[in-house]
Amino acid sequence: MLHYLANEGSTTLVELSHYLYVEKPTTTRTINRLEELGYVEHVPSRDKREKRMQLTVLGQQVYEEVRITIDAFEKDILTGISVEEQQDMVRIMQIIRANILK
Amino acid sequence: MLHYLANEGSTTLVELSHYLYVEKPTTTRTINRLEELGYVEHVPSRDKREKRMQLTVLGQQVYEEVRITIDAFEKDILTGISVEEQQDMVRIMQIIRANILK
DNA sequence: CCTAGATAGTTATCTTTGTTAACTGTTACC
DNA sequence: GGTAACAGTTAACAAAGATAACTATCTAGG
Repeated sequence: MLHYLANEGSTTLVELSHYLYVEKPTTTRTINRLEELGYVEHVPSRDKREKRMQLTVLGQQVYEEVRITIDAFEKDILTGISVEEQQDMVRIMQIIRANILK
Repeated sequence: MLHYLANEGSTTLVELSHYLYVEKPTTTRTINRLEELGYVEHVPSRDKREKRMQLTVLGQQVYEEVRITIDAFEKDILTGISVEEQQDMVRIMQIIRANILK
């Protein structure tokens, strides 16, 4: 979620639910917790139905820190696996996902 | 779990926990539910601490049926992915797991 | 042989993440 | 203006994971 917000700038819950392939209550719960933690905040939106959120300054900082940690972890667990193999993995998993979603 | 029991013949909870990489309470709960469903039963064991289980006749039947369903599903979601690619996936995921467990 | 430590498994409790169903408030379209 | 659709919320449930604490049993060493 932090990643999505860092990349997209802001998002609505329904948009985030679509991206994450989960139902809206799941997104509601998690985005509310990020809000409680001070990582995300409301953004004004024309559509009063919408709850548009963006990262706070704290959220951006936490995201950068977490990214470093996760990048190191991924580098570690991918030791011995070539970049080409990693790309193959991603490509194949995308095919599997597409097949599941048919 | 059914797969393991079908292949191994019988198992103890601690053995199954190791194989599944979960803590013993998780295995206890699930094996008890399989027992309630009539899919597994006790096997006499010298070590009274142990709870050695095997598939019942019903469990074997259910396992065969489920296997057919799952094999078809896997065949479906692996459409467009060669056997070699599948083998690469398994191999790479085994490396990742080994790296995680280090 | 007895005891202490280790082992196998159980139980209670908690957490997390997912869901469905039902709901409220808002928007858009006819 | 009314209705259907949409965005989001809430309650309740389920599943699967964990930890901590416990009991019963086994094993090894003194």
